[in-house]
Order: sequence, then C-alpha cells, then structure tokens
Amino acid sequence: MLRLSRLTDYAVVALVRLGRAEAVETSPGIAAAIGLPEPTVAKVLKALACSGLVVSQRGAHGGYRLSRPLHAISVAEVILAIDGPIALASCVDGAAGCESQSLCPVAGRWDPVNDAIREALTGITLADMEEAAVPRAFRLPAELSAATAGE
Amino acid sequence: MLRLSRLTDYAVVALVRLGRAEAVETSPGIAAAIGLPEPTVAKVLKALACSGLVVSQRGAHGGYRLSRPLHAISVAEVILAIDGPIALASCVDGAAGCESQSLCPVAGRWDPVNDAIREALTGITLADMEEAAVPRAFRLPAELSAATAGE
DNA sequence: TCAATCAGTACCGTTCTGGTCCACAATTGG
DNA sequence: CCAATTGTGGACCAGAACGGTACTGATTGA
Ligand code: FES
Ligand code: FES
Repeated sequence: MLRLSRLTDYAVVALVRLGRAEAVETSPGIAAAIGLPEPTVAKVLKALACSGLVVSQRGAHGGYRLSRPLHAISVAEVILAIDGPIALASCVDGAAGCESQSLCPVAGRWDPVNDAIREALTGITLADMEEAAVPRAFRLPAELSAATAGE
Repeated sequence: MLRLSRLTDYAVVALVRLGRAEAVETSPGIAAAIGLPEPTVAKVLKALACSGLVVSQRGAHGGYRLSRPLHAISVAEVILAIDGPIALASCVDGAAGCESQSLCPVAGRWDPVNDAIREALTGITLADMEEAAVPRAFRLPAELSAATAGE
C-alpha cells in the first residue's frame, strides 16, 4: 500500500507538538498531549534523539527539545529516522535485488524513482504540515465535514 | 522502510518484459524469462489484468499482452494495481487516522505529502525504466526525450 | 473431445510492525 | 550523600501483512 510505518506518523505528530513547547517536555507529557500510549511515544522519541532530531535532557526536570526549528526539518528526515532509509525496491543504491539480476530488465532502474520520492519528501518541512493545523478555512470542504462528523 | 511490495517490483519487470514481446506471452513463459517462480508471476499477471494494464487471452495459445505501450503506463498505475492505493498515513483522503484526531496537530495534513509522491510516481513511465536497462546504443529518440528527468 | 491457458479462491509459513515491559544510567534537589 | 525523576537500551510477545503455493473451475482453439 506504500504506506509508511505508523511510528513515523507518531514522530511527526510529536515533533510538531514539540515545536510549540517552549521548554523541555517529558515523554509522558507529550504522550498525554497527543493522546497516544506513553511507552510507544517514548520509543519514538528515543529513535528521534538517536538521529539528532531532538536533544534529550536526562535527570529530574529533564525531557526533550527540538534540535532545529520545525521549518528546518524535512519529512524525509523523520522517515529516515524512524522507518529507515527510503528504498522502494531491494536493489536501490547498488544493493542486490532480484534473485536473477542478470535477467531483470529493470535492474538498478529503481533509483530514479526512489530519488524522485526522496526529493519530494525532502521538499516538505514539518512547518508546512503545522501551518495547516492552525485554523485555516481554505481547506477542502470534505475535510471540514469529515472533521466535524468524526468528532 | 518505505518500500513497496515485492510483487510490485515483479509487476514492473513483467510489464517491461511484455513490452518487448510481439505476440501474447504465457505466464510460464514470462516467469522463465525473468527468472521467477511461475505461480507468483501468474498471480501478478492476474492482478494486472484485473486492473486493465494487460489484456488476457484465454484458451489454447492464449497469454497476456500489454493494453497500452510502455510509455503510457506510469509507475503509479502499477503500484496502484498491485500494492493498492498510495496512502502514506492512515488519514489521507479523509479516512480516519489517529485514535484522537482532535488532538493530532497534523490531522489531515498528510495529503499534500501523499500527493507529492503520487505525482512524482505518475511522472515516471515504464519506458523510462526500460531505456536504461538496454545498452545505451539501443535507445530510441522518443525514449531519450522521455527520460530527461531520470538522467 | 481434449489439451492448453487464464480465473478465482483458499491456505499456510514467514516476516515485519506495533506495543509493552524491565533493569540501568544520569541528573537534579533536598 | 541519598532519593526521586527522567531518559537509555534492550528483550519480549502478539498481531497483521506479505509472499508463496495449491487446487478447482471456466474458456478457447485444434
Ligand atoms: S534487480 Fe532490481 S528489480 Fe530486478
Ligand atoms: S489524524 Fe492523521 S496523523 Fe493524526
């Protein structure tokens, strides 16, 4: 279905949330803010810290803080941090693909496709996603009706 | 890892292979040509036929044939046929996403990202993938012009 | 009629993901 | 110095998705 892992979705949500916080925020705090189970959020934050997208402060009164402003973090970076490298097929970046690469008519030809996606994802920052989260009325009517009905 | 299903990869390989055939080709034949187990290839072809990307000829001397030339089939179509619709997050196209959409700061904001990828994938045809698989000297002018984005 | 070939479905084993838990290290504050 | 707080790292398990296979039926052509 070409969908990215749900953890990546959580990561984006947590990061955007973190972008609004002024001080460090604890993982239970973030979990409560976005309405997700705490252990899962903690795991995501952990991976994010490992990739340098957030900085962590240990000890009492510790927590997490963005290392860069939202508009400097691309969606591709978040995906890379949680989901791993973007590799549509098994044979991108020179890795071994099909069983019989010699017979494969498209051997190594996924790279342009991969790059196209990677580029598209790099061009979108978290700030772009946050912008629309604030009340903005030029959204699609379907979304507005769905939001009201869903709640 | 944001990778598409392996079956989709097979589909592209089979379609490109089919693009070179002059007459109908049977699924065992294609399987042998690309070095993949026959039942799996048959399953892929089946799905492709269901989506109208290939036309099937039943009975003796039957087989599969492309319904459109390679340069008229986009990668996105193949993915749609095998992997299903491109939906990075659970909340694209107005579908319900997170448990608590009311708290989600990026509710419904995956759509632009999704569209960006969909567009990037629509802009690449199977002909773009084929031209690089054969020796450079065999490229046709039409393929070269269509492949400007890829190389 | 008979053989070739696609169509549809159903099934199983493997792998990956999502989610939870626990023991440990680091920092703060009394 | 001790205790409370908070992140770190890893292991662990259940569930779903995926890949692969097998079988039976329908359709065509010789
Ligand atoms: S080698 Fe990459 S698809 Fe065949
Ligand atoms: S509702 Fe789509 S990510 Fe939260």
